[in-house]
Amino acid sequence: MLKNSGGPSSMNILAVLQERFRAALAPLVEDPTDLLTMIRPSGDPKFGDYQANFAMPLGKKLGKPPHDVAAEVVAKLEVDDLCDPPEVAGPGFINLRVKDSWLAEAAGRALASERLDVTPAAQPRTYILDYSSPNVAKPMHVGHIRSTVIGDSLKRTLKFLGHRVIADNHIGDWGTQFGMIIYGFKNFLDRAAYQQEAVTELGRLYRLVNRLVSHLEAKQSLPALREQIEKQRAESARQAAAAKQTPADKNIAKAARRAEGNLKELEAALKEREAGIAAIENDPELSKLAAAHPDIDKSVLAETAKLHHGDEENLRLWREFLPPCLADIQKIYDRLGVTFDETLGESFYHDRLPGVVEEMISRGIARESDGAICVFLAGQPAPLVIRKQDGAFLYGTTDLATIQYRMERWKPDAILYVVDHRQSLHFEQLFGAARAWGYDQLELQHIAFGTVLGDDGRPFKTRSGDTVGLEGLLDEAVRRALEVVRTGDEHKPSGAEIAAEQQEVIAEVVGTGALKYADLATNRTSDYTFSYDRMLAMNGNTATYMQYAYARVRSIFARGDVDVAKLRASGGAIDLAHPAERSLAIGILQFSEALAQTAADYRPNLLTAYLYEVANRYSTFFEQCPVLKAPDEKTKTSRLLLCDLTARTLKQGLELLGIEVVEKM
RNA sequence: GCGCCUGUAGCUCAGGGGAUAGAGCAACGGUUUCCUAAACCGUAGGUCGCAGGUUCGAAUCCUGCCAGGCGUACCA
Repeated sequence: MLKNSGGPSSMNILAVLQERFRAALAPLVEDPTDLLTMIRPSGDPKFGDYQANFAMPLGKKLGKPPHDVAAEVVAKLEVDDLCDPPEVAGPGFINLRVKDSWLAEAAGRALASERLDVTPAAQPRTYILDYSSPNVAKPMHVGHIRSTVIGDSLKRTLKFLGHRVIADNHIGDWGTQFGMIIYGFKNFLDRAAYQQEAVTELGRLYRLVNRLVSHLEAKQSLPALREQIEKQRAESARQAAAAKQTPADKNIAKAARRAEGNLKELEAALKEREAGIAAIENDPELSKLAAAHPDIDKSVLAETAKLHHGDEENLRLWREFLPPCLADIQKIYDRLGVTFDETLGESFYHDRLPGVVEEMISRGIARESDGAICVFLAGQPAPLVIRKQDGAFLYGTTDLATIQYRMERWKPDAILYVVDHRQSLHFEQLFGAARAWGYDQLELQHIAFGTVLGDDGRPFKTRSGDTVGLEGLLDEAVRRALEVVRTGDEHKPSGAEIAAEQQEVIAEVVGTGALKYADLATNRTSDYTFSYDRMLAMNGNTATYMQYAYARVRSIFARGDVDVAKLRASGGAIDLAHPAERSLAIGILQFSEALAQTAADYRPNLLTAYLYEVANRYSTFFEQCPVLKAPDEKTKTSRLLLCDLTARTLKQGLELLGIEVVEKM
């Protein structure tokens, strides 16, 4: 946060305060930087707007009563222009209340600024953002939207703060799934369907082959699983007997419970696997196919290997399949308003892989183990495998080659991977290997996020157990948004005012916005429970509420026939006499702080929380402070200016989340 | 077994060393001759999983335990 602090003219109140305190603390400590992080917005309005909490630890360090230390610092502190006289409270809290006149002036500056006077980063960095990364020909699902939406928002935010950002979509266009599609194409193609809609047919082929391969693997794994169950059953019985003999020993009882649990888990897995096998075998079509392709697993690997080794026909097919698949993915990006600066898929790095492995070996970073080439890392139980026994490369190899390429081409300061938390081990290994390879000055971050759950607390699936397609998800959100827009319009005091076609345009913005916002608003490390009703609520922390607040502002301008350009140029002053006006203004002026925090922690939910706060304060202002019917012209102008600032802050903030606004809803 | 994540109000979630732990939904009560009432204001609701420890101060940091999820060398 401190590294982004602006100059004295900055709108970032916190940064200004930190500078003032830095000067006041200089005679007392060598480096006050740590203490300055202890200045923060007050938790309770009665303690003012900001509070400095460093006097307690500092008093301890200096061996003086904290209250005296606080008083000493306050005596040296020069904030007369900025704050009311600071107060020392409790054990040594320094409470600061920003002067209304200062707030009004700062608001005036924000008004005159394109970018709402948000301070750009003092030291711009180069970021590579790796997000979305769908697998070609595998349908995108609800997990991909989270990566896409979080990544897109971080991209927008970092760019807005003045950083150089390269958004690179690392598409899965070279993996085993192509072996499956090629095998399917050669054996099960419905040519008519392919000609009509290539992607749909390729998707069908992928799912069919994938199912047959899984079926085969399941069947092959049954004996081992049964054996494991027998062993576990014996173990469980042994533990149970031991527990019976010494009932007082808690550890033994616990072990017995655990063994029993393991057994149940294995039995459930067996049952599930058997049911899956039965499902195929009871299906006359599928069982015939399964019987006719008994080596399908090996054949698929062979097709993949042929592709990777430059086989003419497979390469030709790959080139044929790729464009329609990419176009299909692009359709979703267009609808979401998501863009990338580069789309360099796995295939792009194909040529580099042998060189990467050779270099890792020759430099002693990787070595052979069980026929595979591995990078063993201190503190890691498992190595990162970069070449399989059969000579094939893995995604870790590609990831290393990708880091190498990115360093050569962009020399980034940081690479951020917005990927499901389940891959955290992989990234730990990858980052360790990259550091061993010499990329130790580079910030490598796994921006992990949790799973999207359904109402039942299980991963979000349809009733029939399929993963939910993105397209359908969007359609449903938009359909429900249309209902919200329609009923909202009907309930307006002056009656409905939006034409049917316009309602549909609005519903698209509201529906996609709701979906994105839901992904952004929870702390990304935790799982979140998906609910259309909650995400489209007009109340609470939702995009809809924010969009509604924006539309209410715009409605005032429309109804009052206000020319916003003229208003801004009018030279009118902002006056903060009413508490709701003041609270709104200081909220708006904290935009810069919210963005700095969002960027520092790579957490868009800090920005959503901020916008919710602003929208909330606006609603209060809206209730308590008539604008068009303000008591006098001066107040009316001031309130209109506040409305304009609010609208611009909400619009800009939502834009950084990748969410649009509408003039009416 | 080991590793990572999670556990906060009935539900969904914020807060991740600072003063009395917050919001939305659900419940209860109030506000409309007034710029969008699907709004706003208020009431009620909590041993912050449990137990220790560090600290002037712990929901927050450390240790142990309990519960759930995920992962655990040649898939991505």
